[in-house]
Amino acid sequence: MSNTNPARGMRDFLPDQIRKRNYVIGVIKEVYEKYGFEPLETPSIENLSTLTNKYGEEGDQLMYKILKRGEKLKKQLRREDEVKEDDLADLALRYDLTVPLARVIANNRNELPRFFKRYQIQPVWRADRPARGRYREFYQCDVDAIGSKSIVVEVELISAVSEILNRLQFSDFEIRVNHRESLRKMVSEAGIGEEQTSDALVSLDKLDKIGAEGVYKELSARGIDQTAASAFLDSVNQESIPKELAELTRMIPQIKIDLSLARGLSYYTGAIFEMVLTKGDFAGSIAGGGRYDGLIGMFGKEEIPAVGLSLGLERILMIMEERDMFPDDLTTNAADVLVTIWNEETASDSLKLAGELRQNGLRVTIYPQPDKLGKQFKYADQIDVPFVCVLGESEIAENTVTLKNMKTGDQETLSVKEAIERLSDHFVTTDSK
RNA sequence: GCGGCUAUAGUUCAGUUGGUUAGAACGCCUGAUUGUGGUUCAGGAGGUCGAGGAUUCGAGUUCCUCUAGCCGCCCCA
Repeated sequence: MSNTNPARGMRDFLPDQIRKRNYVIGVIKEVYEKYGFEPLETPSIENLSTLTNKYGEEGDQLMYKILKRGEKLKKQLRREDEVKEDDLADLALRYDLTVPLARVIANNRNELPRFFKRYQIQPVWRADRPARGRYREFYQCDVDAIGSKSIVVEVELISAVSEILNRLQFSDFEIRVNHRESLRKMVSEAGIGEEQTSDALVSLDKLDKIGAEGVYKELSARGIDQTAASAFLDSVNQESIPKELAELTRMIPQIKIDLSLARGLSYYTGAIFEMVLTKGDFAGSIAGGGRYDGLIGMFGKEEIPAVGLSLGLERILMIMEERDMFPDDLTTNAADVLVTIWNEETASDSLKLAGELRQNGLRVTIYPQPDKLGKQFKYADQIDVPFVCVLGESEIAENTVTLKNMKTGDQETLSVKEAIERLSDHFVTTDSK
């Protein structure tokens, strides 16, 4: 038998998983829209040149590149000099949603409002090694506000995400903020060279994971001398609030300043933030973002300020699964009622009944072929349908249906009208409120 | 990219120092029940033992290579 697994790091989503994903995505959309963000979608594939050199070296390596096609590919393969990876590819799968957004902004400057607030929930791809809660294809839920330097934007984004997390019943999250400017000062004041800035920040970011000693060791391993390393580490503990963060702290008092917060992406220029869960064993962040005033300018002449934030949907889902946080009434079955089929001749009666029930607002599935009733009941049980309408010869003759409650096992032969009323009482009134 | 563990039925797993026809549970199918599922009983189907090679009279079992999965590291959401 051939291998039937999806490609490595990719997943199939079965109906139950989709329901959970849709529930979370629904909450996210609802809150974002409540804050006045507009939906945006961009293509899965971008020109390779759009994506390269935006994420740092690591990012370029983790990008899925798409081979050139036809004559263009053959031409490269025929070349006698050394052919580089990027000569063979001209397209790539998007690596995040921020760079495509920057491209859209630069490309539609005239059509878009002066301040553009958008949300975007789409998959992105990274050729990374899969791990717990980490995949090669995964969804990002981004909100970004383009065009303003005001701190109001940061505040709005942080409140929106807080509201989402609250609505999803997360009670133990903490908002950590830092500022690229503060980090830059810490690095230079410690006497760490500019070329080692990113090394220093990557190590520092792990402070809460590996502790001060761990960071110190890593800094040394990366060739940063003792005095610089300890000065750098000490600067994390400074008491005073850096002036870059003073206003944000005043507006959202519950945020925690964390001078060890660095974040990997190189395009951030101002405030950076991260939402982390404080209980449980999961150490990673479930949302993160920051201000990137330079990125959009890379696509056009104008520098356009921007702040963005991304929710880690996969992590949120994973934790909600582990903590059993999905609401009980999350619909877990395909239909409210199953209509049976007695034989070939009565199939049209069953179809008609199903249609009538549907018109009355019920979710109805019809057993797809004539079969023994036992099998039809077994199937109803398997797909977790709470009611079955048996439409057999005698029911059709008397213009009735037999309605069975699968949970209690009770059943009753009723007129079609009564059956509809019975079922509507059960489902429709509560649903449409 | 580096290290460790694992790979046997649809699923979870057992399989003795290498020995005949590879087992269990659950699931699936059939029947007991020709108009009734979830319980019970009887029966049945389903395996190139991850792939390839080596050792051996003989390999699910030992060795090598590859592939995939899981757990760490690196990095990241």
